[in-house]
Amino acid sequence: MSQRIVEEYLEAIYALEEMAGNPVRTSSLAQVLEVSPASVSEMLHRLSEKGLAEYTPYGGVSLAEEGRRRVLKLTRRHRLWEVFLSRHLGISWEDVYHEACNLEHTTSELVSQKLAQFLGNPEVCPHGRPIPKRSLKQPKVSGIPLADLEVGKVAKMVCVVRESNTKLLRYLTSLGLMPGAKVKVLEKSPFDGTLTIEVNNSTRAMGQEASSFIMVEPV
Amino acid sequence: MSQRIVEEYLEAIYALEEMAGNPVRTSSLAQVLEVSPASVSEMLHRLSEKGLAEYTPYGGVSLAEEGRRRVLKLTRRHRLWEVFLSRHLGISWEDVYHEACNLEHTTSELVSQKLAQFLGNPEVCPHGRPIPKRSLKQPKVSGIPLADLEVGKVAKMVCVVRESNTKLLRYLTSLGLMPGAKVKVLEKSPFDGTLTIEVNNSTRAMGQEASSFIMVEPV
DNA sequence: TATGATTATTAGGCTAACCTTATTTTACTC
DNA sequence: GAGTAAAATAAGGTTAGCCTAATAATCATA
Repeated sequence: MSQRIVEEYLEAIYALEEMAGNPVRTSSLAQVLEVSPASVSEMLHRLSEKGLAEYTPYGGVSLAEEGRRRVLKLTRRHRLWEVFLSRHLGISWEDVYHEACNLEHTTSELVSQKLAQFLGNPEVCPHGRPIPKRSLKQPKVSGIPLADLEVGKVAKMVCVVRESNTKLLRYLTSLGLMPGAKVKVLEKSPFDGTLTIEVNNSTRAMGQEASSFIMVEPV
Repeated sequence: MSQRIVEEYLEAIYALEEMAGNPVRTSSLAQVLEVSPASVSEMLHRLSEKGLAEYTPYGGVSLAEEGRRRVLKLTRRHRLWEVFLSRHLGISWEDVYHEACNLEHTTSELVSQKLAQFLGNPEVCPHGRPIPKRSLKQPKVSGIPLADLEVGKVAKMVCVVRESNTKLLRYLTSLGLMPGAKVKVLEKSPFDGTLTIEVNNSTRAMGQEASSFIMVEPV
């Protein structure tokens, strides 16, 4: 089993588990990883054997403790690189995710630790998502989806939870909607949840889906 | 052919070609890469087909233009990372080689370019070896092996050409022999070429082999 | 609770990468 | 030009990762 592939599986399981809150179905993994469900089944057996995942046939998978640790390590590396790439190399927040995806798999513990130190142990990545501590404790994300913010309320953007979506990020950039930005919901369509929001003194529309990917903290 | 493996072959060919100055023999590659000569033969055919190497059965290999470009790109990335790891993360010059080995294969053109800029387009790595330009022009190394320095002469160390050898680097560190250091040859054994040298006001012995890996420039 | 639809799993098999040993071929040297 | 060292081929093995097709389990609901 190539390290890289295993890590991609583990990360996918983690992400889906985090989103849904319950064991991940084979079909979701197959879709995300763009392989057949049969391939996923096979790999889950192997991950399970290696003690990385807890797999009940027909019952879905979740990460075992060891698998979770692996993913948190990767996430930490990933987001540390994002901070470096963004802050020091001037690479845009739309691009850092994909660059960091490559680097995370070839980063040693030593480099990871020194990098964190160099960056001043940042707490969040450029998309506002929390960076797991060295102890691998993952800080909780405070806040609610923008989609759930009540009409008339003002909130501060915390993070985007779909930072791999370059198009979405570009859209947010064009709106000036970045972590820390103030946003007010002026109107919410009862039909499909489309929002009318105010950011940086300008009024814009935002679809329901996009608004569910943005976490905000009411002020 | 996995990218990683191809790149390791190309780098090995490059390194051996550089050392010997003529086409590289299958057996040398087999030894360096720790695989059988038969495996090397097979891979050389493939590299040749892909236009990365020029391979004449029974006649050895050398890199084709495209292969050379790939290696110079990797070398550039490798040494840029070394500079970063050493200068900004404080990782010792004994360790940066191996860390950079991992990172070089997953570094995009964008990151490479931005990194160079961030570092101020350094000309040499922490071991004193030249960093290929963005145009992939490889600067020439001036200097001669310390082993060839005449007795009584003083010279300035330019670089180590076996920077992967952690033990050698540790030894040089203990001598205070780093790029830029002044070194004087006090004596050369006519029997086996062992040197007696003076560095930092202290007198030390150095074996022939080690001294052939150190490039110096007479002052 | 039986049944059809949905979802997963197994069975069986393919390809590609990378490697091996054993045998044959080439090239060099005296 | 014969012997030897080096290198190439031939033949084959293993493993990873994936696939399709066939089977089995689960679930929702009538």
